[in-house]
Amino acid sequence: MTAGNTDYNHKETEKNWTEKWYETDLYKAKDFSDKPKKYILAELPYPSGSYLHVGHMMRYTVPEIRSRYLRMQGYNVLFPMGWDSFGLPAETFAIRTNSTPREVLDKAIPNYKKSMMDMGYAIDWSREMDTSKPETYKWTQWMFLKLWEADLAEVKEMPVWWCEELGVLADEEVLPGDKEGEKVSERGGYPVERKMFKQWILKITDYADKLLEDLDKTDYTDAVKQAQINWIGKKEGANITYEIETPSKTYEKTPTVTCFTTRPDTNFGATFVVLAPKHPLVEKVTTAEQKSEVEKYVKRSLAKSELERTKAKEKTGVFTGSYAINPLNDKKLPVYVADYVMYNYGTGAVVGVPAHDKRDFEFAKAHDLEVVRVVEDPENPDVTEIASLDDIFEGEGIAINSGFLNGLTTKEAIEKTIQYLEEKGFGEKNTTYKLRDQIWSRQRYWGEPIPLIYTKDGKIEPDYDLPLELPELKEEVLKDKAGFPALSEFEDFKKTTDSQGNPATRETDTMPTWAGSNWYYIRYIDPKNNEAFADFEKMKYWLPVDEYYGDAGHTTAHLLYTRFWYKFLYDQGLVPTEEPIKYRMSGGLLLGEDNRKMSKSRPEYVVNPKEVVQTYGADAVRTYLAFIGPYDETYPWNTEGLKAISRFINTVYGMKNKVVADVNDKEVEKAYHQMLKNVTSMCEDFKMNTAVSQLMIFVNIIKKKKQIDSEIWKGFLKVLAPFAPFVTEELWQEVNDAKEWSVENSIHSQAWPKYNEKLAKKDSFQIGVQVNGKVREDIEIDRDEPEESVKKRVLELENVQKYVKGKNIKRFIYVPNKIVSIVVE
RNA sequence: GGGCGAGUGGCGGAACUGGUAUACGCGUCGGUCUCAAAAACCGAUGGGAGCAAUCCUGUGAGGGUUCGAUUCCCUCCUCGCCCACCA
Repeated sequence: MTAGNTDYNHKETEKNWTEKWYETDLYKAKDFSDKPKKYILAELPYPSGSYLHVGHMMRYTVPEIRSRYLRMQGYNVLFPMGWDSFGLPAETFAIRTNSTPREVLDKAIPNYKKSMMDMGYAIDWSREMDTSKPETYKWTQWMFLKLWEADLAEVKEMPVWWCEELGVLADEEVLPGDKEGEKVSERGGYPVERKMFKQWILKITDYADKLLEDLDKTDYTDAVKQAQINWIGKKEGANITYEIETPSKTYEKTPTVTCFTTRPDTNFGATFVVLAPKHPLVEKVTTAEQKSEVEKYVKRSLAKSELERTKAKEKTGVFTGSYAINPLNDKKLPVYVADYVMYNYGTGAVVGVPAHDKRDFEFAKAHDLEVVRVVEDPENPDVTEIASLDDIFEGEGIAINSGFLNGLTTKEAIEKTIQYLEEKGFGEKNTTYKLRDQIWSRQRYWGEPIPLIYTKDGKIEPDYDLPLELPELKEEVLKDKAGFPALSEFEDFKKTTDSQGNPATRETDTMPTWAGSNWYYIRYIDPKNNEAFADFEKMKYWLPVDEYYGDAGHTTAHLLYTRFWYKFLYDQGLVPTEEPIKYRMSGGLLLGEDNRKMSKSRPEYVVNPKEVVQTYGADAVRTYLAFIGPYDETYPWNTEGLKAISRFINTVYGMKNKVVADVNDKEVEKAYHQMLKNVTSMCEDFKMNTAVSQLMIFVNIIKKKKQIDSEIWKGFLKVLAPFAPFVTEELWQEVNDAKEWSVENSIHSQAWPKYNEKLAKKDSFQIGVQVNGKVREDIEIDRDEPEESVKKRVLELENVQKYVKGKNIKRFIYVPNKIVSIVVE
């Protein structure tokens, strides 16, 4: 062993190993290995800017450490990475820099890849995948056509935020403007208005029940499952149909309104009906006298965003002049239009039962409507008057004032009402879901073109000549535009011929940003396949994903859509398993040093990832991110903490000169096996923060020693390797005196060391001695020391004597290796 | 309003199925080195009383179960995330 320099030069070392590792495909995941597989997936980033964001680093580092741990445990591990590159940000950035989205990405992606390599991420780069490349989106388009053929994609008229410059925007992309009631786009600040628009939607609602039931087939945590259940929001109840009477109007056929309710048993207490402003009946049932007021109201409420409607405190609404007839008791219920009722949920019409629903009560109070109590609260049977919101009873009780339902429990009454309604043809049992169909089109350039063709006679045909590529951007189309032109402005693209050779037009909508992210993880399995989105046998080997790590905000919607898309493919026989992802873990947030979200408005608190990697080294940054706290929690960045880890790495490096063969040190040997045991179980449980602390405890012991046994040193390096891959590779090569590096002799190809259970166990314990519940003394005991021996020694202790002397010992409790507890009178 | 989760030193956080609360790290204080400072290294460090042994007190608040509660039960408060006039 040569006594080398003990000052660690991370820059040189990291550069050297980065080149060697990635040139030799050290982290390649082999298809069809004999080893058991693990597919560890981290959400793919949207590549923007010049370097991986520090938040991404926090999101990726810990799962990556786990993937390294599993590889050393003998698994064939797939840890891939790709680019979620379609979408508005690339367009906006391109406009700002006077280039095209592709050009922007061709600069950003290599930067991102380079930064991930700087971090030493054990990524199989041969599987790199980019959602905006034609060879990838060919299959996104192909899958869309399959959905369309299965009637799961359809066109609907929908209100959307429309911006002349940017096209259709999502709710969260729209901000209030400077003027009252004005709306502007989040990017660019262009004016935005509400407009009805033809949109493609995916009918995820057809899969609602399956998505619910099959949660049992996953290992998601209860929190994740609950989030999915809530998002789907399945509710059972009844649809009740009311005939509408409009004074001064005659119809050929009496109009009816259908309302969904989860509590049909309360219908004797109905005193009004409310239509959503967008409900088609509004126009039909409004009387001449009410017309102008209703129209004004509808117009005003359509201009509001969901958010504004939600925030509204008062229950506004306008009477239409018509009445609905309650089939249960022939009562006339005035029909209102009000924006607290949403068109998208249920039937878009609500029957108001103000005595048993807080919102209905507020509406009734605001509009001076009758309140009739029809359920008795078993806990407060005396409350009959309903004076305030606090008197509203929404629970289950006994039916009163309800004709043939009187005396029944809520459950019985619900059943009897439905039975009655169905017999008489007034309504039927029904189930609704909160889950909404997914809007699947954007009127923008930078997305997957929807490969459908409109024939001359109005039919829709699929275009299987895929990929259907985006037309090239030319100077002419770009001129005088604040944003990129929508596809509809590319005349050459639009014009095509149908299957009969007749002139036809193409659909010019593109798919939303999340199209590719619905299935990207399948593509990693076989990214270069041009015959299929992935080879079935390979999918059978790798799927499902074992562990999926990502943003907490994606735990519900993204995961649900991913499952939906996959379940559809499964029903088509195209993928091998029912569920795509076994387990999901979402990461917390990394805050700035000031304990607030990192924001461009406070640049002094935004961590510059490139700088910290260069200053302190990737090993230090990695280990720091693992040490800082549990993966799913939020915590602030702390540069002092990073410096400490950097010192730790240096300390480790400096110890190499003390390494010699055959050192007999029982203390170190024991500490090593204990450390190994603890780190192993902590890596299993994904507790990388405490694993690092175990490594520190061990280093604190060996750094005091004059000599370190080379075998223990090697074992320690292997355990540290997933956290700090660079320095451990350097030290590993040196301790093994390797002449030349190879994939086989890399520390990252080594097996995880095994601990000796006997040595990992403690021989003795410091345990507390309690007298009447208070710790009075410590005593050192042997492992599993018998009670008699412990008792004898304990009672001799001076400080125990003090409290026990002259008193009657009622109980003597001894929990081996844990505690002694004495109870005296 | 609903769902989920969390409240532990000055700070990030440990604590297995109830068993010595505060591991590990930061910060702070003291020391070594230095003309000095920084860096590095060594030591101390929940709060209060005491020269000390030691005692009191302490895991958001209050109560309960227990020999023993950060952990289990009840009531309340605060914060975070997701969803939300969802009938």
